[in-house]
Amino acid sequence: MPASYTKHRSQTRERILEAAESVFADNGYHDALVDEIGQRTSISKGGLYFHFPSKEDLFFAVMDRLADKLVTRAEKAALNAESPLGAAEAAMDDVLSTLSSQKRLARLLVTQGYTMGNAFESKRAEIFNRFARVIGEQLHAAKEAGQIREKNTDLASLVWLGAMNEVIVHWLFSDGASPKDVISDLKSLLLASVRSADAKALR
Amino acid sequence: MPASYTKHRSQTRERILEAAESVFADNGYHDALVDEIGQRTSISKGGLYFHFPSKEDLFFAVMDRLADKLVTRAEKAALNAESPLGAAEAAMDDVLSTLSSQKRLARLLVTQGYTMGNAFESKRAEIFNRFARVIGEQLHAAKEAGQIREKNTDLASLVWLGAMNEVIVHWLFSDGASPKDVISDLKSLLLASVRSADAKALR
DNA sequence: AACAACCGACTGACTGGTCGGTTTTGTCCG
DNA sequence: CGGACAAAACCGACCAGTCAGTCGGTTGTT
Repeated sequence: MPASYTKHRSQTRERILEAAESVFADNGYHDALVDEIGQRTSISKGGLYFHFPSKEDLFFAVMDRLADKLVTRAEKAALNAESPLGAAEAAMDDVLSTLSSQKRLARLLVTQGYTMGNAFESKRAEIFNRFARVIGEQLHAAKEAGQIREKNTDLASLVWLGAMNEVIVHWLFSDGASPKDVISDLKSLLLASVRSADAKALR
Repeated sequence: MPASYTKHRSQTRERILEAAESVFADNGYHDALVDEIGQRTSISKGGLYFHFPSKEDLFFAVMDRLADKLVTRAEKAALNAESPLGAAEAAMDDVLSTLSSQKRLARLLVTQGYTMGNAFESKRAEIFNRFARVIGEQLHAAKEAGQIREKNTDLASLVWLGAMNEVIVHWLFSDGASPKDVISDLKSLLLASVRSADAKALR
């Protein structure tokens, strides 16, 4: 196996990954056609399958590459901070700004790759918005009642919902603790995120 | 059109929805076969298509029904609270405990229905865990440094990640504000969720 | 010669949806 | 009451489109 083989080989792999990222971002995994990746690469289907054993493997390779890029960036951003909490803040900041400017990639990374089509996303949004509204109305009332420091109650309800969602997902797929075992910790975290300094007692 | 027709009709619809929920929960949308819903209902495929125009419509009907149940429960739970903030807390509590005891439904509602198979969920978990770790390490260090009140830094990192994720998803699918426009509000929310009372300045 | 890289027509499994036909249910009238 | 009629409800074999993956063959490189 001559050296120049492997050099050219990894170039081609990269070309494929690039095109695949684009196709997956445009269509989501299910509706992305291997043939289209072929077209954009000018590599035939057979050629593609010489480099990657399956569509699924190719997809995972794309996602890993994407995550690598983002994590590396975030870690670098964290290095410049002067305190650990500042570092966490900087990492969050970096990821959010990066994704802000690349909607297609954000979609791919966060959901689209794992889902199937816009109708499904819309339904997901619709249902989650219902939940957000239930929380949001209470938070809004709490603001009126002066129980709350935070003025942006819509954002706060998104944060609460997202936190709950993530706890559940983590429990489902990374054998994290059962939600009911973290409820009390989660409560104190989320209440602290919005509560005004002087409001001590609750209920 | 006799009255008794429509009565029986909605009974059958309900039977189908019940079975469909189960099949979708077991397999996710993509791998759920219409024929299997038929089997569990003892209604033929043709019969199914008499009640629902398509597999997708059936799925959405299942999800709506599920969301209805949960939202109703949560709203009822909120009624018993004595303050708005307490109500928000109660709603969160209720949803989390309910889903805790019904893993299959939690899966269906939160992700499975919209995704395609376990390999994909695992990859999602893997990548999200990487991000959680980046944040988690900083939060842990911040705890050591006394910048933080919260001891459960693993949970806190999940909360941060979930919040970020939800903000992005909302931006993508409900034309919410761009993440970069809410970064500063988001920061103050999340920092407040963990910061110790005496740590004022940052960076 | 030997092997990597690539080609692309083809296959085969899969499965949502259809449709002509059958059974069941309720209604009307003599 | 009963039997004729219509509409609803249901049946299930079949169709038709889709695509990931294959494979025998070709080209290029060392």
